[in-house]
Amino acid sequence: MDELPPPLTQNINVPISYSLPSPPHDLMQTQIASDIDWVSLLSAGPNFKFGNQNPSSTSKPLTATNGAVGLENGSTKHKGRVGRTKKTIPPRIAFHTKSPDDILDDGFRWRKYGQKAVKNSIHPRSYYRCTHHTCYVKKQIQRHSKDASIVVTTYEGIHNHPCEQLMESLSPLLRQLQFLSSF
DNA sequence: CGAGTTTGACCAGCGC
DNA sequence: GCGCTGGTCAAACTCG
Repeated sequence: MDELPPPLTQNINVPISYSLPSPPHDLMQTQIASDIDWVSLLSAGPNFKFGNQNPSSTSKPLTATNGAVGLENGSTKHKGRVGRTKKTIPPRIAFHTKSPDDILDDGFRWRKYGQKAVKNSIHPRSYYRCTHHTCYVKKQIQRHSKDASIVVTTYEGIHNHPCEQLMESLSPLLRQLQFLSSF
């Protein structure tokens, strides 16, 4: 994922129907850049939702078990992910976003679980997981190797819960509706 | 004190 | 089989 996707024909402003609840930057110019699914996304039209292509991917990660093994000194030390199998590729969408900020405020809460230097890039790749306890969506964030002003954000999986930020902003309205509907 | 981040280590997959 | 690389874990640390 080092190269920009071939001849991107368009810049798009991500509408809310694309499940990016709040474009982090005004008139954010976002290019669909997934090396995997960007063609299907482009062809899917405005009703496309991330991950709709494969609803089964809301299931748990392939293997969540970790090996913690005893060391000779008596301490325990994890041995990384055990039993990892050849993984079926979940729906992945990547964006090229021109932004000084690495992290797009997409309305969901993310917890960083790793950072890694990647080959052919001076910029490290950061790994994030959705903090929602039943949600296993992941995203990777990396600056483009050739243009540091471009942030490549890759989403993997589907959120199985509403956007918290959106719900927060809607909650006063919902309360008002509930109140009014009680009459 | 809980939630989130940093970071070094570990593991699987892949190419040679 | 070996080395490289990407992805993940979890202890230690930071922050509010």
